[in-house]
Amino acid sequence: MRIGELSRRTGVSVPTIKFYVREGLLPAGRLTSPNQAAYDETHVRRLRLIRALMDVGGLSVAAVREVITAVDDPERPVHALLGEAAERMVPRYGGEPAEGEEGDGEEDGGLVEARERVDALIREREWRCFPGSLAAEALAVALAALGAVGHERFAEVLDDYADAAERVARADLEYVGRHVVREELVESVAVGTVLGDALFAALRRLAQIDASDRLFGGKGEKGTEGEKEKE
Amino acid sequence: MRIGELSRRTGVSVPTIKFYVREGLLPAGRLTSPNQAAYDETHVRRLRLIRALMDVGGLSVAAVREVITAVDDPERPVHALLGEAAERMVPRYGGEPAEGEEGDGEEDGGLVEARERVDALIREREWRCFPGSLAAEALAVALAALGAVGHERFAEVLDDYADAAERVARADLEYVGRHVVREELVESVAVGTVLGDALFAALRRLAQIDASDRLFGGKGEKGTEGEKEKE
DNA sequence: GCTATCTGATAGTGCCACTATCTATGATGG
DNA sequence: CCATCATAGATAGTGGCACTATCAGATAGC
Repeated sequence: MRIGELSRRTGVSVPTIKFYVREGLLPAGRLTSPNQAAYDETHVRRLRLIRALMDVGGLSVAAVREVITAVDDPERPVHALLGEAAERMVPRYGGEPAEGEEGDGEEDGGLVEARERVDALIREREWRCFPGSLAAEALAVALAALGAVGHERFAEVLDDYADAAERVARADLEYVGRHVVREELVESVAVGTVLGDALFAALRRLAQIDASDRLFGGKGEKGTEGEKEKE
Repeated sequence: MRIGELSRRTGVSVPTIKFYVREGLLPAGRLTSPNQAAYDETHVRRLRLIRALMDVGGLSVAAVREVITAVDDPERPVHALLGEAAERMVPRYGGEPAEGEEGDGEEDGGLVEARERVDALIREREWRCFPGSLAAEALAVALAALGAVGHERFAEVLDDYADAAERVARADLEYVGRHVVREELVESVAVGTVLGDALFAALRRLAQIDASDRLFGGKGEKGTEGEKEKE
């Protein structure tokens, strides 16, 4: 198929497809003549992956490129890939939130303390991961941020969160073991990690709405009344 | 305190503080003379809230403004805030993933089907929430995206995810009931929802790394044996 | 008085994800 | 054969966003 059909089938505009090729997210089409190229199902699939990661997972072009590079590299040992894939896609909150750069001694945002707490958690649960990994740091940053806004005691529910996280991780791996063939393993982990975050966040919100309605709302009727869709 | 000290104490630059005031995220200081204003602890706290929501939660300025508007409104019932804060915080690109706009009849991205599945889930679990809420729609979009990239069977683990979500929501509400006084309720829910997402995502990644190491890795390094849970 | 700091305003910056436009070439069809 | 259309590839531009720079004029505190 030519680029026009690829565009139609994926809902991505032609210039945007060219942009993705330039950015290294999508392999170029196979040239059949100096100004004609053929695209196939792999391009359709890849394009859908890109859009899913960006639209639903909220990843940037650069992040998508990293994920895709890992997905495309056939050399990497599976387990390294899994760890890496999971590591690399800490969405946006992953970078350097520049939380303690003022360094005036007055505050470090409680990051040091939070890191200790994270290390302790990992030790307690005997999780096999580097304590200094990006995910561990992201966790510490989130904990420190909670402390900074006056919710340091939120850490008390950390264990409940960790239980839930273990359950989700177990479900993920079970799914992978059940349905995924070896060549698709890495992509599945990438997809599952990114889209799974969005999935879980949405579920959590629904469950929260339900729980808070039962606790605080629940003026007899069902459902949050009003609930104006948008503005 | 004057703006310089506020800046020092929070690590936010003076121009940025002024920017937040202009944007309606932060109340202006109390003017003590035509060109001097005094700031207090509430400004420090608010500024930290803003940075936490943006840096850790990944919210945009506009999203932070909406959350803060809700936080500042003393009339707002808690569960209405949940509907608001919880649903407004799809990262930066989040709003309308524009997933089915091609509408050429060929594909709708499976959104319709996904919505049905979501409605069924809500019914089964007897969750008290409006089935057309943004959270429900976000869930449907995530499910549809999974289907579009060839992982429609991922929906099989939806129940495990939902169990975990319920557990987290229960922990959230428990925390709120234990530690939060009425005036801070709304802010706590906002903070907990946004930062809780980041917290859980990080925990999930750690748990995944652990689980995948147990399943696929451990080639002679630390903790060799497989110890696979099932199957 | 002198200097550092402040308010409030306007304009500018840098990044990012596209999007527009152009040339030259080849495909398609009557 | 020739008109019309789609295409590759390249360069430049757009719009949104989160700041950031600069300025004038006023004040604080020594």
